[in-house]
Amino acid sequence: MPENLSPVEPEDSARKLPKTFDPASFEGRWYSLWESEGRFQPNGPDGSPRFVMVIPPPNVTGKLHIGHAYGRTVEDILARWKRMLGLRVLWVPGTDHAGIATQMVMERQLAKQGLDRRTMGREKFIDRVWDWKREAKDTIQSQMRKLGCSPDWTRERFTLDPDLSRAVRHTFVRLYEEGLIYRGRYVVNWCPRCETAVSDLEVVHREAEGSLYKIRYDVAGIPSGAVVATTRPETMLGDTALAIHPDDPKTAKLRGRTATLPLVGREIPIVEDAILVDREFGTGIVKVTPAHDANDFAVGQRHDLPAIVVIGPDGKMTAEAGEFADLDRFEARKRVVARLTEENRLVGTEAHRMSVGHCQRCDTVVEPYLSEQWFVKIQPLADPAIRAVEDGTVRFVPESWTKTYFEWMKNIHDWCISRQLWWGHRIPAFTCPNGHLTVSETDPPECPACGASPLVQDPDVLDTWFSSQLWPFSVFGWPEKTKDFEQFYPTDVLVTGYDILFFWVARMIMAGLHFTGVAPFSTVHLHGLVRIGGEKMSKTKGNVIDPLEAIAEFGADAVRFTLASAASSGATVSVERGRMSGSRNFATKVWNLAGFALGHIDGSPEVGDLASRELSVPDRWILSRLSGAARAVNRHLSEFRFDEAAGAIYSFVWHELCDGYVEMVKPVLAGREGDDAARDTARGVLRRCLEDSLALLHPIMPFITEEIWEKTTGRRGTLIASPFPTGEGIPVDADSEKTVEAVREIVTRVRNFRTERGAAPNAPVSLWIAPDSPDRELAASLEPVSGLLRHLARLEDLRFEAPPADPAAATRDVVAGVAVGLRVAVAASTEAGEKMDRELAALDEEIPGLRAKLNNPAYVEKAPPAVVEKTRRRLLELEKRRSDLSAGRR
RNA sequence: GGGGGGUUAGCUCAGCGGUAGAGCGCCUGCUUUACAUGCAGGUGGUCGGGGGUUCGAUCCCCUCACCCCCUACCA
Repeated sequence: MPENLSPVEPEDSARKLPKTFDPASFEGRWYSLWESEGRFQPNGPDGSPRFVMVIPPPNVTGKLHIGHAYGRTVEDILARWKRMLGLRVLWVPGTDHAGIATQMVMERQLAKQGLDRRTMGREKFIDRVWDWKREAKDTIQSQMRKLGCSPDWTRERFTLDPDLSRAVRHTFVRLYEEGLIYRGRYVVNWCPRCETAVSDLEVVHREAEGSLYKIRYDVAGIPSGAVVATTRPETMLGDTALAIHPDDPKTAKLRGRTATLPLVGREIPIVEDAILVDREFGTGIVKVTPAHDANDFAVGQRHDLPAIVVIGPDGKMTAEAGEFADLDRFEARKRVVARLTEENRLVGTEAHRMSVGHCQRCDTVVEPYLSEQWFVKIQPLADPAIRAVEDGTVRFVPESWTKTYFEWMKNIHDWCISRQLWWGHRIPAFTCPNGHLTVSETDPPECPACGASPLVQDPDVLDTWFSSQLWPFSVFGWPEKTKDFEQFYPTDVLVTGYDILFFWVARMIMAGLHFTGVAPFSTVHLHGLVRIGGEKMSKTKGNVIDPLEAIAEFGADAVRFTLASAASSGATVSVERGRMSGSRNFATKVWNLAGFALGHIDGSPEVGDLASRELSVPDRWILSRLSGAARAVNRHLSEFRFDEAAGAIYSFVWHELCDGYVEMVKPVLAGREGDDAARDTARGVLRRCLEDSLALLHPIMPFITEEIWEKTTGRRGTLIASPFPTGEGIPVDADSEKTVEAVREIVTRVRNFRTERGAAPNAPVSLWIAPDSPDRELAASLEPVSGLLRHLARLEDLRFEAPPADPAAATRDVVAGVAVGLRVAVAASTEAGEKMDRELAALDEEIPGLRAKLNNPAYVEKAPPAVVEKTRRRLLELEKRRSDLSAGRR
């Protein structure tokens, strides 16, 4: 007998589910088992259909927050789902060295111990960071394990691993040789606290109230001089020109003259520049500081102006700043303004709001700074990446990000990739004593140009994102032609937050296309950012949710379910504690359902193929609903709608299986109703529903489902590798669905009826179902399920005949197209009377509207017939209800 | 300056051309033998304001208001 058909052993006490649901008691056990059995590694033969993802490698700066947990949960749901669908799944885990971020964290740590990296030296410092990195990596790994993530840990990677570093050097050299990497002196974004250059993307702009200072410069021969406007008066010390618009009559008299720089006394030319100068702004005269403003730098290039650096890399004024030397730049601003005032050169000051750039990492105001840096010429890389999205090679989900992507890609600027940091990939550029520059994959022993040695390597490191952009292929050992690269590249889906669309996703597309010739993935799922109760998480607000704490309190499955339910297509993912407990309750519900089901199905005979058995209406109904749920879950997962998928399985399990089917078949299972065959069938259906529900739920709630699976199937740890229900092969039965829905509505009506009458929940009620109902067929279909109605509604009497006409004998109503009569041995209370009056009033409002609608020829002609028919029926029901109600109210 | 998103029940959010939904909260019942982390029922919404298109709009178009995000070299 094949294993999967063997009857369940009744005497096995391990099949009993503990009374209380305690996730902590089994989560770790299952994880270890899965991992030790290699469940996370790609299964199946080489070349079989596969599904590959790489993790967005978290920074080794600390531990994961709930936002990471969200993204990883989404990935794990996909991985587990695809695995159960029979694909050869590989999910590659790993971490990112995160140059600037990690170095900053490390420096802070050292500062607490009174240490400084400069006094330590580069090597020692880096050793310390490696220690830190190992710790952080372990923390991250253990967090992901707790969460139940199923990446292939045997393939874990780190961006500074030797082979990934080789990929970095390889690509740097290749781009350099292709002329796509160049070195030069330009004005870049500089963080004076981190003392490094940063890219445009690493600058966060914020609006701030500033001042616009108007300063008068003397101009020989022009008594009124030249008044310039600036928000940064301290930079005037580095002015090497004034600029005017060539076509501006207002400033024409300044043409060809020179001005005297106040406080400094330097004579500077007045140049004409149509690009820089906006005639409408300020005075139409602009001070030009080539060393401290990117625009001014360009003017300097155009007009061959010198660049004088007056603010140093540490944010303090340089010796060039004369009397202001060594002052902090903001202090210098005040002092310059004070001195200008003294010298009567400050013509005016006005409030001016402006956008100020801050360092993404440390929030220090970024300084435009002239320095030698390495850049990637980006346009040649961007063009193919734009095309790949245009032609659908790469698809964004949600699709709306496509436009954002194009917007940025089409206005992209060269990328400054050098960082004056220690933690990262050192730039593979070497200079010989004679000044020859060599860029090389391996450290050259001597200068290839002149043979001189020793060569000195560029002290700078690369922007972290330079290595991250290679991640989807460097993790597979590229540029070596490894087996993994052949088998698993390109990947299928990339899941990440939209906040790194430009930082990472766009650059991966560019790099992937350029270096490997193919896009690194076909689908990018950009998800929203987690917010707690509508607010951004922040430690100061104290609304941070620690994933581990949440797991300890609610269980990993509940946390995962909450995150999946919170997913939406929007830009924010709102997570609340209330949701967590709701999910925990759901897990408990599943647990208790399983406990109940086990009590009935355990030891029951194998029922075999359900299709061959005589199924009751409830059986057919729940199987049909199961089929619908399975289809819905698959559809939603394929559309990355994890909220919808979670909702579909939730409402099926709770509201249909538990509240519906289980309640319907209790008498059958207990042997109070039906024969043994019916009972066995119900057991089989219950088993099928439970097991399929576990499977459907497994990608979202892996632990509890595996735990219960073992008890119901007797197979240990196999749910993870079991087929995912697709709904195919389970009969869909619209008639049974309709009948049961009607039963449920009528049952609700009976319960309401008791409440209306102020009767006890078990007060005897008589129910009439009129054969002559608006939906006669449906009414007739209720007769075979009369037992169901009696049981669920706790009826004293049920007749399939027209209810008595006398309102005192029965209250009449139409429910789901079925005309019913109700009677309870309790007189209508005043409360009930009031309620009826309210309903009557509501009917009086709705009925005329429906009549008007149907009397409108345009409506009847143009609306779809089904809609019109629905309206007609509705009107009929309401009118009937109204007449019965008013009869009841005398 | 450009671009995008949002405004739906007390809260957090789904829905998006045919009579408004979920979870949580709140109210009322309930020892209905899986589950009080439960069961049953209920309360609660001029779907931001104003126009338009349509037989019909929360959903499409225009406009206004208020939020949010991204992007940008305007001194």
